[in-house]
Amino acid sequence: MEETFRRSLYPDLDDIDYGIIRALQGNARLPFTQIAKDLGVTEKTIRMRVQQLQDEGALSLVGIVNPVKAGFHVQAMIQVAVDAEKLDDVVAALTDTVEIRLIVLTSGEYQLFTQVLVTSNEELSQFLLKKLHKIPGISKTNVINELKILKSKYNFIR
Amino acid sequence: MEETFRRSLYPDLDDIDYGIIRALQGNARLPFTQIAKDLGVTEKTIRMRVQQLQDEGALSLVGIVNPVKAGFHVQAMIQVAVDAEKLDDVVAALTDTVEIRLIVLTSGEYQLFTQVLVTSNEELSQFLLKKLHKIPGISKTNVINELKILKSKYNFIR
DNA sequence: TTGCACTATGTCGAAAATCGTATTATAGTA
DNA sequence: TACTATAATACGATTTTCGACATAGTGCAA
Repeated sequence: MEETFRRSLYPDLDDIDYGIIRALQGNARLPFTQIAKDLGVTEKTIRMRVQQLQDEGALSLVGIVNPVKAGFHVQAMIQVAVDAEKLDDVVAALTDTVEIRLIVLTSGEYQLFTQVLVTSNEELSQFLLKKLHKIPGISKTNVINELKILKSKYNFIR
Repeated sequence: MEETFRRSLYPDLDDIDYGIIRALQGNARLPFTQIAKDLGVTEKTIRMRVQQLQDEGALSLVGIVNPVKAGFHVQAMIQVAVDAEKLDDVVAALTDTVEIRLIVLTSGEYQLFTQVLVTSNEELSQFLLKKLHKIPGISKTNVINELKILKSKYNFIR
């Protein structure tokens, strides 16, 4: 069975898509009718475009929680060096770990970059000792504490 | 003039707040009427709570763009070591830089952790040579290329 | 070029959600 | 207990969303 693709004719983002992104990146609940008026198309078009953008994974309309306000007082970045043949297993183990909210494959001395959110330094040390260091295949780790976020932009489309 | 504070009686997040966060973190456009029904309160209550949470900086309802789909094919993390007395100036210079979407003060060998988004390796090298390395007060940098995002969770509230 | 198939956009009315005002309830405090 | 300020509710007017259908536009192949 042939899968049907949305936006099969025009796979790239066009001006309307960027208009939608610019409108929604600062306020995910902006009414489609307003965006439509600004861009000179109908609400239906905006509705379909937004659905497509989301289906493609180009746009996510989400609520971002301030970790500190939600009790996650300790945030750290952990670099992980992995034995090459165990990479998939290590990634799988890390992916299943609730404390970890981000895993990136990177260049350099460490193959993996992760970000962890925990409520306290005690919880961080428990995480390191009881979970991270028990995963087979990890040869080295580097913990970088996040002391203060100085700049954070989700709306980077200009 | 005395400033009036929202949520002055109950500054912490309560069950309704967490219910709202859980509902919205995966879909920022979920109707307040639905959340209200689920939590057993009125739509107006949800509306007011969401406004308060946003005003407090506890919750942001935003559109997150996939950088690659928007043409930012190269993403890198750059660690920056800074002369202590120049830290504020360096941070100010980095903050004004459009390529940088995240700056974090960290522990360790490097005081600053940044994330940059550019369209190509050429643009990255131009950024490094023409912008970053021209900022006075930077003693050392470490560029880590992001090869692949393996896990990314914005909805980390359980 | 013309016609075909498919996708995108537009039209529009019903249903749902939002918004603002006024009212009631609740918690903290004197 | 009464007072004050905040929080929640009630509710109708307005706006938005949604879905079914119609129209327009594009790529492709005869």
